[in-house]
Amino acid sequence: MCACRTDTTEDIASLVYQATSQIPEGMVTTYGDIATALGDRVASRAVGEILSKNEHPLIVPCHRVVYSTGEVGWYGGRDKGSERKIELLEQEGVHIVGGKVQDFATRRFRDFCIDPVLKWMRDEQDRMAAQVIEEDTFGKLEYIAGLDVSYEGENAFAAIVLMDWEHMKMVEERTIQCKITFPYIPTFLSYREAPAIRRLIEKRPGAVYLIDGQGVLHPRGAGIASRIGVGLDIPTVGAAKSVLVGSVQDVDADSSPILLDGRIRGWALRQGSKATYVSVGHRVSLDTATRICSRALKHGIPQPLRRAHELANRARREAST
DNA sequence: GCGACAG
DNA sequence: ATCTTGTCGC
Ligand SMILES: [Mg+2]
Repeated sequence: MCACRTDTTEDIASLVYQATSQIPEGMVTTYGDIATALGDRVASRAVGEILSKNEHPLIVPCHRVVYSTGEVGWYGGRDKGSERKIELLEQEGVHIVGGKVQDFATRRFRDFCIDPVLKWMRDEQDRMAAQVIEEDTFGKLEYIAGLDVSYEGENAFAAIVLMDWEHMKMVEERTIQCKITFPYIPTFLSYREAPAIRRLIEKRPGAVYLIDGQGVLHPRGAGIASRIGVGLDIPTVGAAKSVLVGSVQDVDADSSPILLDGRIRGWALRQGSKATYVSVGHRVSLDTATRICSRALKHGIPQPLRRAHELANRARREAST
């Protein structure tokens, strides 16, 4: 057992390195085991990405982290294969037979002592979800805004585009640049993008904010749109380019309900090959959220979101010039 | 090779 | 999300 809990939100990467450093010589673990120690196995790929950038290969023994199948996996770059990794493990008494760890089950170390931050985040998501209001609690609709983020490594460019609801004309646009170190982990997107997005929002009466990602159409009902909505107490809509949870009833229809736990929790809006998956963020009914996105839809994407996406990309390209 | 868990 | 030539579709 272990009861470590960091006082501040520690960087995920340093927790991964902490865990990796706890693997004893002669033992191995998996990316999923480290993710589980972080609090959620869905982070396994993020763990792999972090370890692939390990700058101290022998001090932080990432060669002791293998696939859940027992396969060794690559080391020192995908192009370099697993030769070196096998060599290091053999030196430590871990035998590799047919590309797999021999006696994998007994060699497997899982007794990590790191702060399970993702568990605390899940708890927070549960609390957020309980605060979501799925009704229209804003005045007359005057504006819709779209928000998105573009990346160049840890350099992030967030953009907002505000449009007039009646004439669907652009009213305002703005971008910011910032560093984002929190990795992309499915179901935890808001911890990566919400801080940047929040900085762009100045509460404007009559505005509904469309956010690139899910609202309540999330395993815990706390997608990025809901988290931002509840956090800032503003009307938000989740408008995603793909599905996270739930099933689209009619995949071919221009408009189809998305069911989750036997209830309609979202709508799929399609234009040709492109689709937008709409769900309530906060303080908006599903009906209103869907109407807003439908009317603003262009090329399968609500216009303010499409423009915010383009704007964020433009800001990124212009910055690297 | 398939299926795939937002960005 | 990004890596990226030529390709595909409206
Ligand atoms: Mg995005």
